[in-house]
Amino acid sequence: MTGPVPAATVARLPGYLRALDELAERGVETTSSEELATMTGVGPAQLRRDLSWLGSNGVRGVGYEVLRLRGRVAEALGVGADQPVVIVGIGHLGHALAGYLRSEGSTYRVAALVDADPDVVGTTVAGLVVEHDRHLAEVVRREGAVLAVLATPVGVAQEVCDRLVEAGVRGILAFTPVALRVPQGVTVRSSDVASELQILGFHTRLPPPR
Amino acid sequence: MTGPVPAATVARLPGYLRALDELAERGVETTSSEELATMTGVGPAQLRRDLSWLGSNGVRGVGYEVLRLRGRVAEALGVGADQPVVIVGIGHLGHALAGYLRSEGSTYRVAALVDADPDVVGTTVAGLVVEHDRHLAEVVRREGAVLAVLATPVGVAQEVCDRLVEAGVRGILAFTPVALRVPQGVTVRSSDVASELQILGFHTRLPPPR
DNA sequence: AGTTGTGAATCGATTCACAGCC
DNA sequence: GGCTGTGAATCGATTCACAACT
Repeated sequence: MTGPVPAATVARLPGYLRALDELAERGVETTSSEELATMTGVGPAQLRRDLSWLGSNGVRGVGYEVLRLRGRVAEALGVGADQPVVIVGIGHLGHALAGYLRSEGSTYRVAALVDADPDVVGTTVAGLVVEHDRHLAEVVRREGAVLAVLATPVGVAQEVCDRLVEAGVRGILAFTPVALRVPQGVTVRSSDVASELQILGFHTRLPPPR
Repeated sequence: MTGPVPAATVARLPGYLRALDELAERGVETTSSEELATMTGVGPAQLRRDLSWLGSNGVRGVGYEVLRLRGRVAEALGVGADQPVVIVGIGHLGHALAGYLRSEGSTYRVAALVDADPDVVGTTVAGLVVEHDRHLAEVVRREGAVLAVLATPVGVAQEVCDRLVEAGVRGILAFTPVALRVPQGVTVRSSDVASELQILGFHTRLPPPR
């Protein structure tokens, strides 16, 4: 039932949203837990349990109405609400992310790009002029940024993180291998390529156990 | 005890490895579950339970010897074993990842870069000449690539994934929002910026519940 | 005295299986 | 007849708390 949605469920919602978008695009009006489950690679029971946290969205004996369900999932994720994003650290990675998040189809509004390197500040990246790190707090407040993408070198990550939080950011996506400390009420997700490869490396250490 | 290491534990090992590297660099010879736990943001009990899956690595009443423990964790993750990586899709993101994984300090050997765009094929990126997608299988076999990074457009991700697996890749890190289907024995981890922002968006939908 | 390693307890997430509804 | 929503059962992961050991 509707209530505190489990973290594991939240992590799967974006996958459901994408599957629903694809169905909508194909003009499909009604779907089933079976179909959605195979599209997203989870079990049908899990899918039904996940959706039930968002309330009752289907019709017994019939299935789910694609557009209605899409709306519920999007609403839960805050997709459509305006949540401006600031990207800090415009190296190769920050550059790539800026381009990706400003390409057509992206539902996020990248409000500003920030970097500390004087050679980068003032250049135009993905249609935005890079601003100086010195003005970070000011930029966050000016744009009302709620989310931030952190793509700085590891050494300054915690410090930048602190300033983002201080300026009012409530969610941070960090591309660093270090655990960032944040106060209650702020959410951090970290994703680091090297760490991910190490996790894969664990499974590929040995020849297939078949 | 030593045995089938839980997936949740494996996902934390890279963090422990990094913390141990930092201690080693600072010349610290001995540490405790308390210290490692605060460095990595987990609880001391969890840290001890995690490490116990790799065997008995500490000394009661004393703590853990940094270098010895580092060795055990690195070994478990296959760090140090030569696991060549192929990067497929040399757009902005693939370019950034190639640079990152070939920078000093990286323990991974990027063996080849592959793309389908004739304007990109033949160019030099991060010191490597980009090869044509047509030769993907050949490149994987030639280099003995065990791991692959998938940074192609969504539309071709599953197809490229199939060919990577067919050619012998055993672990795939995919930067796409779709669930990739792979046979038993192959591991996939997916990380997509838009999905991550949506997950953060869930938590920031509402004003702080303080 | 101090810290690990681990049984036992707890908490959370997944799966089963079916009652409830169209 | 068919598919959802959900109690009950299962499985897995975290935390507690202490015995084992230096």
